Amino acid sequence: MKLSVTTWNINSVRLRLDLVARHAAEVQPDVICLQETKCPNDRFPLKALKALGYEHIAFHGQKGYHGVATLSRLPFSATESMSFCGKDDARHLAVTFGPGAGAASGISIHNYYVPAGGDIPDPELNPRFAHKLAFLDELMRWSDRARPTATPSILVGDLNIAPYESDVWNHRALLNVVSHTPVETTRLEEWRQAAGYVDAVRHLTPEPEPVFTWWSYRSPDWAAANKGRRLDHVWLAPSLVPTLKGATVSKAARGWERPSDHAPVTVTLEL
DNA sequence: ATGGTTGTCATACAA
Repeated sequence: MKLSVTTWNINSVRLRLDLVARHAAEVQPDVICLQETKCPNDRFPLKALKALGYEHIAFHGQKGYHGVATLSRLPFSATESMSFCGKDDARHLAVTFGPGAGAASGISIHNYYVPAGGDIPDPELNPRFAHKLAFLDELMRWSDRARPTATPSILVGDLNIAPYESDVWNHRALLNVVSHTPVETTRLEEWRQAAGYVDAVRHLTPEPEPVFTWWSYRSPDWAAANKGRRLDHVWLAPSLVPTLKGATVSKAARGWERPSDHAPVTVTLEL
């Protein structure tokens, strides 16, 4: 069976319900993982999203900031959210599908929103950058504990790091810009390898082909300038890699009316 | 080197 999964930093789910609806209609993913819902749980637009065909929804939000949600056409059997660095930020949500989802032992999907890290790439001067590095260190320790897992898993989300040279519009210019500094990109690679995942987008579109998923609101002509970064990722357990049939960035969504600054990334598996 | 935009919540702050 086919399983398609979208990850999208929506930058307020209430403000952009119509964009979620449009993406759902055009791409028809089975699962949509959203980040930056910016919505407390008691204000989450559950009915409107169910009406799009996603009857099974897990959400974990807070007032004003962060927030993740996973929308699914297929039922899932368990949900879990982890907290990091002793904070109760809503930055993670996992759902587990039973064997009916295609894989014999079921599939888990982890949905992450990694801290952006502020502007100054120095943990001594910038507590938000220190928090980002500590968050990644904690993920690394968690990965070591969690392996090996019984159910194959998919990890998606806004990881707020562009790890490779062709994940940014200008590698040299961004080496000291938060999201592409070596201390971040090294940690991201170490985390991915420690957790045993394969980068799905780069598996199908290797370097040096540029791939971007985010374009700043501050760029007046974002499409022409194309000063993008690949901040949004889909990682697959090795056992799922042979099932990977496609990975697409819906760049057009960045040009829709009142867009998120992130574009949806969708992978399709044939299980 | 600097400033550029957006969302939330209601005045800065985070991204």
